[in-house]
Amino acid sequence: MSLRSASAVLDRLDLRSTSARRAVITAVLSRSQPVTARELVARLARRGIGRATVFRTLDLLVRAGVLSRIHGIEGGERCFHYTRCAPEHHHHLVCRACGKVEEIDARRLDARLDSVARGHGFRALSHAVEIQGLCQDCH
Amino acid sequence: MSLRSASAVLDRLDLRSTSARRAVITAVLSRSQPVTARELVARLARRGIGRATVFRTLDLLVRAGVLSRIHGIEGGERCFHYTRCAPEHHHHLVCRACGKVEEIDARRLDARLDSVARGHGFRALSHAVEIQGLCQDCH
DNA sequence: GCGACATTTGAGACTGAGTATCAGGAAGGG
DNA sequence: CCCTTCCTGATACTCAGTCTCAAATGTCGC
Ligand SMILES: [Zn+2]
Ligand SMILES: [Zn+2]
Ligand SMILES: [Zn+2]
Ligand SMILES: [Zn+2]
Repeated sequence: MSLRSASAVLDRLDLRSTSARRAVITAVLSRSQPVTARELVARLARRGIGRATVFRTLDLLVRAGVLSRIHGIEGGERCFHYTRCAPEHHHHLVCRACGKVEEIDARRLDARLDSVARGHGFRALSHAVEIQGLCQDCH
Repeated sequence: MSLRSASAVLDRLDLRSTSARRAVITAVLSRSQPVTARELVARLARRGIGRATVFRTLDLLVRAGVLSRIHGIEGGERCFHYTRCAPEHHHHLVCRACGKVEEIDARRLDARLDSVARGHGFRALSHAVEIQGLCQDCH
């Protein structure tokens, strides 16, 4: 359950354990805060890791459910942020001041969303919830 | 309250009523479905209206609260869609098959979101909800 | 109507995130 | 080791959105 080491992640996903991938995974998992692709690209470029590899690896991890990709608050809504995250859910509280992100564990919210969709004749396949505001420390 | 005519919108916003602006506003307001910036740019280019003007005008309208900008389902999450929309709310049901978007009027959902945020020590400033799925016609 | 003036416009160059390509390089099974 | 397969990074590319600036246009007082 740990997935703390990069190799463990790669092992679990049946991907070759290359040094580039390990570096990307370590870089992103070592952060408790979400990181932008840009920052990762810049940081890893110094170690000779190419832009494409960073994006490819992040993509793999998002698709495998290890990371979650959320909308950052950097310069409008442009760039994505990546963070370690439970795969099935995309519910976040984002602090506008310090950028801290907390996951919401709200099954009741999920149920409510599904019922709202059903009420409109939709079959819900996925949903995303993002609440922006101020965290306790930043009030 | 109508804001049905482009000139009325411009008048209300204290902006010069130019033919380019009227065309952009008419184009976007005549749709009940959200439109991508790309499509508007393409369509209006045929009338000699430049890319920059389209973006500028959409921006003005979003900031003035006449339009709402939502994340489309076109090729990942790349491009924005614009639609006439109550400014304070961003709750949408998006059909993955036909692209239809319905607005959710869910004050109860709002209240629930606020209370979730409060439960985490956050003061909620805004929130966004997007449910993706299949609409009645596309099941 | 007309002219002065500020605002707006559109062509085109630019930015920056993300993608496609592909020859060379590394991983891993035998 | 060796061979096959998968991975990598350099590079070029795409494409949404922004910036710039000279030319065009709306507004308003006359
Ligand atoms: Zn959920
Ligand atoms: Zn904070
Ligand atoms: Zn709401
Ligand atoms: Zn549909």
